[in-house]
Amino acid sequence: MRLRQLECFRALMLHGTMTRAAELLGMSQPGISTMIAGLEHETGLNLFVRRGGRLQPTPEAKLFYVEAARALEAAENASRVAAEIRSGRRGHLAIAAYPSISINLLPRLLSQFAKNKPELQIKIITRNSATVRELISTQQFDLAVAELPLDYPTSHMEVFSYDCMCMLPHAHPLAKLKQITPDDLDGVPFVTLFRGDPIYQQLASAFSEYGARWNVVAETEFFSTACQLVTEGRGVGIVDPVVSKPFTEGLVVRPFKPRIQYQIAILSPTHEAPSQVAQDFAGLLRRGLRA
Amino acid sequence: MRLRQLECFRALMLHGTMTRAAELLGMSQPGISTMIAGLEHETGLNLFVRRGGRLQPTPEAKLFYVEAARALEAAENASRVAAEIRSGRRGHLAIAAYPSISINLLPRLLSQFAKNKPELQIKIITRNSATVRELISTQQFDLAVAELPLDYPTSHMEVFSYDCMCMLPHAHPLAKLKQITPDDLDGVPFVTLFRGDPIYQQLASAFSEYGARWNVVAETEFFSTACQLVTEGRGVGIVDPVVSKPFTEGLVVRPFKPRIQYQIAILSPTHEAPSQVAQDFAGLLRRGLRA
DNA sequence: GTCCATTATAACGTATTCGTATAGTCGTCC
DNA sequence: GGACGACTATACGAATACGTTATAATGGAC
Repeated sequence: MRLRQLECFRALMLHGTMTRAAELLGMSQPGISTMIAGLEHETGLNLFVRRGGRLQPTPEAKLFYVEAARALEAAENASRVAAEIRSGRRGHLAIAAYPSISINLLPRLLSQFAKNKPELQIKIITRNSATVRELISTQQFDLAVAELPLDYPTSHMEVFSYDCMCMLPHAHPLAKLKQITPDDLDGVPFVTLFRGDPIYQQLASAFSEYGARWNVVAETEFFSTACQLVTEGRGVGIVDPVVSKPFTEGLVVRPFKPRIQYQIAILSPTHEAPSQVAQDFAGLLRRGLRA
Repeated sequence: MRLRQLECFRALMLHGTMTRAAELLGMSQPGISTMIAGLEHETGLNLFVRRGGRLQPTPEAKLFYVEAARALEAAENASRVAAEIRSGRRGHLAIAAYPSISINLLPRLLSQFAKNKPELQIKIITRNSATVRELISTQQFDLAVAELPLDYPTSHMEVFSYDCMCMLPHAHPLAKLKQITPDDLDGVPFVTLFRGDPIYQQLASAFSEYGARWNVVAETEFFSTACQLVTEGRGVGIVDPVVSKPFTEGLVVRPFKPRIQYQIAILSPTHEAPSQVAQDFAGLLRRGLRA
């Protein structure tokens, strides 16, 4: 039994004559005729009686029609779903991400991506980078974004490196400088990430290298929290220039020397190829992280 | 999109390798390969990634599989239903019949017919012959059985004529005769059908022709009722030899002369071809009515 | 490197599909 | 009753699809 046969059968049932059914399907009348003959032969049913040069559906045809129409609809539905999957309108996109990026950048990009994709199911889970790393390896997520370094590396990892910038309150005296060094910040109240963070380590080295006194007045877990403290005037600090950009509105941001490197990565599942949707979104995310 | 493609896809999803899927479908591995390639091309989906010489379903394949399997099942169901319809296991059989036949003969034949046809829906409606005639013309029934004559004839009517027999209680003195005539029944208490019935008319003519006195002691609507009265010893009567046979157990039945004709007919819908089931049952009914 | 299992491609015969041309059938209108 | 119109069925040919065998290509295991 072929779908084309069912299609012809349905058109014939709905329109009464082969001629009209043929027009509707954009094919010739003899095409319908042989198609129906084939269907009758294969099913062993007499679907139509030839009566007065016309076709009249038998009771069997009416019974069979119900099932035939159902099968056709299911096939057409499958076709439609295929198109939806292809265009990314259907599917799911589960993303695990570390906090700073999932506060602003990620949801912004995601909602942009999900426009005109009504059937796309989106899930964002926010965990610290180590947990994100675990989650992606359990294959439960399509994509993950984590800060580096990871305790042990994952395959399919796309790294983005940023040189951190120094952020200062608008009215800060150092705001007039084009570039900030540890010398400029000697003894200046400073907001930093926690002691365990690579950023902390790098800053400590930088200040010691320059022989400047690093006056840490606050330690935070996230850049976003640090930004808020700086905004409140508690001190100065450093941030990455992209992910944390939304939090530095109203602050002055200047290049910092020496380079304090902040690295994040897009992680993909290892054992399974990522879905097309995930790849597409990864592309958008990549552009967003490069900007 | 063709069913064969979906079939190959399903087999491949279920069995992992093309080689095994091919075995399962009784075809060659290259056949599966080209089939899948065609499906991927037509749907525009990358369904499998070639990884280490093996195939691995993509997330898209998993999404699509749900719909593909559903469509396949619907098609297979349609196929199965077609087989059921063909063999008469599925369908409906609505029969309108006059009382005498619907008391015993019809349900007996029907239940015999419906054995090993679990999905066949049966409906019997009992009305007098005139109403039965109306009902069949409204196309709501697949078959009807009515007594003749009908006020106006229907097309597709298959007539069965019977010569009525004389029935007598077992101990009746006339039981020793091989054949009964009105002369034998001169003045004998007689149970007959109602005055309007053709049987009544024929009997009246017969007795008058033979110059015998017709001693009617009871008039009934149905042969079955008449039979019961005779069994009770109220008198003698006549019945048809086939439809009413079940009611004459324990009675003596003898040929009656002159011929009293009883006619019934199987009626088919006029405007629509009868279903195969109806035709099949009509065959069984025909044999039952000839016996 | 060799063997084994797997998938992909090529070449080819057959079946299916669909078009055009044409014949057959029935009802209707004059 | 004959011509016409509307419809279906059949014949045949070209394009496509299907599925085969033979064979290449790939990657993992030893």
